[in-house]
Amino acid sequence: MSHTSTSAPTSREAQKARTRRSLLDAGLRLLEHQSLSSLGLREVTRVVGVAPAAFYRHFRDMGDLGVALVEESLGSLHGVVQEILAGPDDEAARIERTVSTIARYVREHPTHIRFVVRERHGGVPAVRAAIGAELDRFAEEVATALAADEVSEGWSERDMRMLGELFVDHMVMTASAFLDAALGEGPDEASVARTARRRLQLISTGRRHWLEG
Amino acid sequence: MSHTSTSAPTSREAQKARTRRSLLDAGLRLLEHQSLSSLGLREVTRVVGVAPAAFYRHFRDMGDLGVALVEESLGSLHGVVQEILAGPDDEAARIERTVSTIARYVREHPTHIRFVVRERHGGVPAVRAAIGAELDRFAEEVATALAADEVSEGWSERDMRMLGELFVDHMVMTASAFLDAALGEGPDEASVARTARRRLQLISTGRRHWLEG
DNA sequence: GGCGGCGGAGAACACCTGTTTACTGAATGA
DNA sequence: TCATTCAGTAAACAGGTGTTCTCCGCCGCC
Repeated sequence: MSHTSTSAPTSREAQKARTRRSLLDAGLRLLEHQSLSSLGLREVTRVVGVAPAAFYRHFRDMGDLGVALVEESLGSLHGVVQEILAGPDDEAARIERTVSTIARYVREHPTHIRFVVRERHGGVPAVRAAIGAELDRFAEEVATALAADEVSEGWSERDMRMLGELFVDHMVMTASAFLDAALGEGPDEASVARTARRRLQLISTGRRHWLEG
Repeated sequence: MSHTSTSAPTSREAQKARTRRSLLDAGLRLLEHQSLSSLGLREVTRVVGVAPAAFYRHFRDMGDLGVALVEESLGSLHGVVQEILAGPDDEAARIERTVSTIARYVREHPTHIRFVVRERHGGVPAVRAAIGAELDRFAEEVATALAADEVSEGWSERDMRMLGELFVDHMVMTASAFLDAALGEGPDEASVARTARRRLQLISTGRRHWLEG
C-alpha cells in the first residue's frame, strides 16, 4: 500500500474512490424524494449496481454517508459566503449579490441544498449535529465579516453574532424558497428573489438605526 | 348509528375516538426520536396494544396520521398568535410577549412543535403541504394584524405580507431553538430568549425606518 | 514472479414490514 | 327482542431489511 496520503492515486484507490462517489451520488439522488432515515442501504447499493456488503467498505452506516454528504454540501459553500460578503459594502449591491448568488447556487446544486434543508431538523442526530456545526461556522464567518462595516461600530460582540445567525438563517430560508419555486410549489423564482431582497433591506435598515434605540 | 354529527358521543364512537387518540399519541411519542417517513404502522399499533389491521379503521396510511397531527399541532396555535398580537402595540411589551409566549408554548407542547419543525421540510409531501398551508395562514393573520399599527402606514400590501412571513419564520426558528435548549443542545433557554428578543428588536427598528429608504 | 492486501460478490441469516382475509362479539336502532 | 353494524382480532401473505460469512480475483509491492 502507498502509505503516503498525498501520493498520486493508484488505480486501486482510484477505483475505490469512484464507487464511493457513486454511492454518494446515488444516495443524493434518492434523497431528493425521501428523507435520510427512510433511505435503505440496499436501496443505494441497488442503484449503484453493487453488492450490499460492499457498502461497508466505504461507510459504517447510512448516518455515516449522511455526514459525508453534509461535508460536501456545505464545505464548498464557505467560498460562496466570502464571495457574497467581499467586495464593496454598498448596501444595495451587497443585497443584490446575496440573493442572486443564492439563486445561482441553488440552481447549480439543488440536490445538495434540498438535502441540507431537509436533514437540518431530520431524524438522524449525527447528521443534524454536522449541519448545525457547519451553519454555526457560517454564522461566525458572517459576523466577523459584517463587523468590518462602518454601521457595525458600537455593536456588542453578542449582537454581531445574533446578526450573523439571522443572516445565515435567512440564507437557508431563501434557498429553500428557491427550491420550492423550481419545483413549481409556491411563488416563482422572481417573486422569491423580490421577497428575499426586501427582507434583507428591512434587516439592513434596522442595522443602520440600531444604536438609536 | 346516530347520524347527527353533533349528538352526544355514544359509547361506541367514544371508544373509537379513544383508540384514535391513542394512535395519535403513540405516533407523536415515537416521532420524538425519528421522522415520519421512517415511522412504521406496526410500530405505532404495537405501542398502543392493538392489531396492525385496526390502524386502517382510523387512517388510510401514516401520511394521513401525519396530516391529522399537523392539524392538532397548529390548529390550537391561531389563538396563541392572536394573543401575542392583541393588546397594547407598545413595541417592547409586544416583543416580550412574543418571546415568552413562544417559550411557554414550547414548554407545554414540545412534541407537537418538534414534529412540525421536523416535518416542515420532511419527506412526506402531504404533511409538508399541510404545514406549509397552515404557516401561510399564520403569515397572513400576522400581516393583517400588524397592518393596524401606526408604523405600518404607507406600507404596500406585498411588504406587509413579507413582514408577516418574516415574523412567522422567526417564530418557528425561535421555537426550534427553545426545543434544542430544553434538550441540552445549544445555548440555554435564557440565552435563546435574549437572542430572539434582539432579533425582534432589529426587525422592529427596521420597520420604524422603512419608509425613509 | 509470486504473494499479501483488499474491494467486491454472493448467499444465507433472522427479522420486520404493509396489506388482505375471514372472523368475533359487543353496542346499536327498529 | 332480534338483526345489523362495525371496531378490533388473528393469521397468513409476499415481500423487504441490515448484517455476517466465506470466497474470489485483481492490483501493487518486494
